[in-house]
Formats: sequence, C-alpha cells, structure tokens
Amino acid sequence: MEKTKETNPHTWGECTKSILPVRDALEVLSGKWKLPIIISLMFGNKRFSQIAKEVPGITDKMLSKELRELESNDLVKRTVYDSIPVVVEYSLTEYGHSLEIVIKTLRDWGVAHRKRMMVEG
Amino acid sequence: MEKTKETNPHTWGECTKSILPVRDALEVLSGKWKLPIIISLMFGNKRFSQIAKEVPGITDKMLSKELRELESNDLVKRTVYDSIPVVVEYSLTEYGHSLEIVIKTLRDWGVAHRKRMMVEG
DNA sequence: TTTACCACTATCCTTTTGTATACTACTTAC
DNA sequence: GTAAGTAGTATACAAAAGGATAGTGGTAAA
Repeated sequence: MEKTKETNPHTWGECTKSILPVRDALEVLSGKWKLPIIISLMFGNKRFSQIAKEVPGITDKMLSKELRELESNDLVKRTVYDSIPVVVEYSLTEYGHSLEIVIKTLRDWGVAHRKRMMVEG
Repeated sequence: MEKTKETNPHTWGECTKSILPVRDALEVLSGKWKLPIIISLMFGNKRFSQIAKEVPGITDKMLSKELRELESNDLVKRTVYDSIPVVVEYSLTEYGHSLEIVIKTLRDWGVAHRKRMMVEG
C-alpha cells in the first residue's frame, strides 16, 4: 500500500487549538431544546409560558434551565415586568441574532445531507 | 408593558420543519469525538491506530463507534488493505470535506464568542 | 515462547442528559 | 373556597453517552 501522508505536528497543534471555539459554538446549540427555543425567539419576544406552548414537549424544568444557559451566554435577555401577575419577557439579544448565519449554514448543509441520504438510502 | 409580537403559526410551522436539517447537521458533528476525528482526517488519510494516537484520550471503542457512524453518513471512507498485518485506512470523502465550510462558520462564531465572554466574563 | 503490532469487540460501570410529577408563591375571577 | 394564570423549583427517575478494562485473531520479530 501507499504510505499515508504524515501528520505535521505543528499544524496539528494549531488545529487542536482551533477546535475549542468550534466546540463553543456547538455547545450553545447543543441539547434537545436550545435550537427550538432560539428559533422561537427569532420570531419575536416571548413570555415563559408562551415559549412552553410553542416548543412542543418541553417541560418547565428544561425550559427554565435552557433559558438560564442562553442568558448566561448573552444570547437571551430576561426582562421582568412587575405587573400583577409578574410577567417575564425573553428576547434574543443582538448577539443572539448573530446565530442566524450559523444556523443558516447548518441548515443549508443539512438540507443537502437529507437529499443525499435519501437517494442513496 | 408593550404587547409582545404575535407568533405567526404558519411561519412557525415552516420553521419547525426547517429545524430538522439543522439538527442533522449538528448530529454529524455531535459528541465528544467526531470533530477531532474529522479534523485529523482533513490533514490526510490515517490508519486506526494513527487516529487513536492523534486524538488524545479517545478509547478504541469510541473511535471504532464514531468511525462507523461517520462512514454510514458517507463522510469517511474505510479501505482495507489485505497486507499482513491487515491495515485499514480511513479517509475523508469529498462530501466529508464539504464540512470544512460548516466548521469554519462555527469556528468564526466561536472565536468571536470566546472574545466576548472573556471581556465580560 | 513471550512480546508486540494490527484492528478491532465485549462487558461493565459512571456520568450526563432529559423526563415525570408534584410543588411554591402570588393574584384575580368565579 | 376553588380554579386558573403568572413563573418558576424540587425530587426522583430513566435513558443516553461515554470510560475502563479485558479479550479476539492473526502475524512476526526477539
């Protein structure tokens, strides 16, 4: 057999480092619920119970947890209105909207992938 | 408080559907090991034990499992050379290389995210 | 004959992730 | 007083992902 291409350790080192930010990006979209929550908020600001209704199957616990995570990543803003009863509004930050291009890239690849996997079975 | 923007059910329906391909794309990169394996193979074809060496911490079991998954998604090609001892070479398919743009998009966002989280964090 | 390399597989265990269900605290409407 | 709506939390459990360790079957070198 042919000799396989040697790995260049330097390049690989650089590369390993460059994996970390990719992981970060994957992490903010990871899990079962973050994507639908983010997309729900891309269509407008929502209250807790509104999101719960729009994201089918999610429990309060998961919604609460995911929103806290998204908030800690600056992607979602939580605004409390001290009306009665108290109302909490969630909105995507401008930064959160910067995920749109990322999601679009993923979707484009995913659409092509679906087609490919269908024809080949 | 202001009235929050109403959700348009049609748009949301369309949108829900469009989540599926995004999930597909996330799935092919999901888990702890697929990304480093793919990136390792972007630098050239490798044998099983070579990848195991280059991806620090991975066990044979996980490597085997992930390679099978990548192969079933057409991203990686497995070639057996019946030399003695038998040698198996893994390579990224052309399709596998199409992930480069996706990974680049994720990395760019991730780099910006790291910076942002550092100054504020 | 023991060791080592090749490419795995099998079993068991821990950790992480997500689910189910009930509960808190407050106010208004019936 | 009881239900319903606001926004959650607490506890216990199930499922999925991943890790540790050992074993398979072949060759070949020491």
